[in-house]
Amino acid sequence: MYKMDQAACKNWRETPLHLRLEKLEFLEEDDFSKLDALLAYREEADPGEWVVQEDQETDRTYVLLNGWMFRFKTFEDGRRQILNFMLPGDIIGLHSLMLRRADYGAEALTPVHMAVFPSSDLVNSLANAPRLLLALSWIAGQSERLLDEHITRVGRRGAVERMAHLLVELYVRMRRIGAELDEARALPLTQEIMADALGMSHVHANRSFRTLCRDGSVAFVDGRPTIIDVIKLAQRGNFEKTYLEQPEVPDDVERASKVLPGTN
Amino acid sequence: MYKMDQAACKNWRETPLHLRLEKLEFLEEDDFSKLDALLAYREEADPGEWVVQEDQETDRTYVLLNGWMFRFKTFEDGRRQILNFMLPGDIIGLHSLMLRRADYGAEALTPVHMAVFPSSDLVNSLANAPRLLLALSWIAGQSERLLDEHITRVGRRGAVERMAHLLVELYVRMRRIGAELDEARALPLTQEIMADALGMSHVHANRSFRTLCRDGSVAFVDGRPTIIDVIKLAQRGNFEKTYLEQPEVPDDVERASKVLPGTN
DNA sequence: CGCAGATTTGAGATCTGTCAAGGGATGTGG
DNA sequence: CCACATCCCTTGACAGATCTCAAATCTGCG
Repeated sequence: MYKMDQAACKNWRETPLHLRLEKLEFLEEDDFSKLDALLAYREEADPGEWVVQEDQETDRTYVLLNGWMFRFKTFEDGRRQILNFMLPGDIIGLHSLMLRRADYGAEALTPVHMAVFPSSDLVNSLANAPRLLLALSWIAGQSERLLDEHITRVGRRGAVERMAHLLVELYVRMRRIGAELDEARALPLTQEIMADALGMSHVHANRSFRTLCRDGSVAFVDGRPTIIDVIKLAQRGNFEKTYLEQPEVPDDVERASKVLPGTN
Repeated sequence: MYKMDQAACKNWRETPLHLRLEKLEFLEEDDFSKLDALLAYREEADPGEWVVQEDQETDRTYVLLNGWMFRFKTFEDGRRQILNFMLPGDIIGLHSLMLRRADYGAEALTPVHMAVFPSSDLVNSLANAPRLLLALSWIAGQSERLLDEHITRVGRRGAVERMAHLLVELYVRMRRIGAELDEARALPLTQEIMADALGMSHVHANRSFRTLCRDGSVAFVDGRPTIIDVIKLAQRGNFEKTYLEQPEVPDDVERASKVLPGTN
């Protein structure tokens, strides 16, 4: 799903973001055409490339079409904390809409394709597409939940549990956007990346990962951390099924949204 | 500032949220009157009272007018992680707009006054007040930055540094919403609350706090953790000045916002 | 006074970080 | 093809940080 070639997603409505938004029944044809206008311009980046510089002033919003990225913060002394992973269909810098400085960096983890537009464009589209903005706030709400969970993971889970929990989350998110089993199981992560995400040293990340390997829930395949037994991994990580279930849109919101004015 | 009595803030535009939004120059009289309509209904809660139940289905949005609250997650085995602290002017459940279930709880830390409205009301108001929605997304962006910082704090800072950093953040946020020095210095926290926020045991929270006491940067006054020397505390916490500076609204967004349609 | 909740301290067990070294895969240039 | 560099994974040993358990102290309150 997220592997579609560039040509395919450049030409029509096949981006993961589209697929995600199609679940919102109140969106109309008109909203999608406005979205298309926003997503017209595309950029690419290679692994390790910085898309957003830390502390850089920016007014750009990115929609990840293909590949993985992550947001992070670094300290002067070299410490780094990864804030979250961005998968196809995720949006970076929605809030940069109103905040001039990005106090985080964003880096490509794999080769990526992105749609890019200046935040002020969003403001303009927004004027006559309130339903679209609602849809974007839905996306934003989902990623804020992920931040909540990440705080809990880093703050209150032991090292092995923490790693298991993260891997399951990534697996579930990949599956949710339509990735095949094999794609969702083989994660494009190094142990150092996992360590920086989980707030531990890379040495300890290795020990934790090896523990999971001995349990038979994960393994290294072709140089990638790979999930072998999701059930076992989820148990090891105390992963709650309810978390990350496809969020539904409440009926009243659905109803209220349908009467929002369109273009005309 | 956040100590205003209920009568005062019930009758006119003196809530911390109003004061915060007044900094957005593109908002017009009309937007504020729509906001007033949303904020008409008020509720109160006592310390320890749960305002949002974990995993409860909810369609309500809260605007904190007065006092402190926090959001949290708990585990079956009793572990608890505090996700963030809400100060006057903060909004709880903006994203519950589109997500039915709250996967966190929210609890009053002091006696609180809140404005409450059903999320669907927001959708309705939003239809003809795009500027107001922009303003709310500005608020949402700010609190998302706080989550980022909290992840970094919990993931990559040592115990003493972590505590110092949190205390300075709370102090700065209080000052930013207009609290007097004495109000901002005396924090309504117990050591157990700090421990749960910082992802450490309450025993270790005590040891870390005592260390800060010996440094002369904090003390216990009238049963409250109290900041004695902010400068020293900020140094101990590697607190960066740039972080939490009053975010400005980019010029182009400001310009684009001004031409958004008003009521009629 | 006596209770409940919060802080404080000590001691030992456990977890995690740091330092150091080695191995394996991949890619490049000679 | 080899030598070499680089990047990542792996392991051991030890130091340091943090947790748990347990008990003592303090404080506000009825």
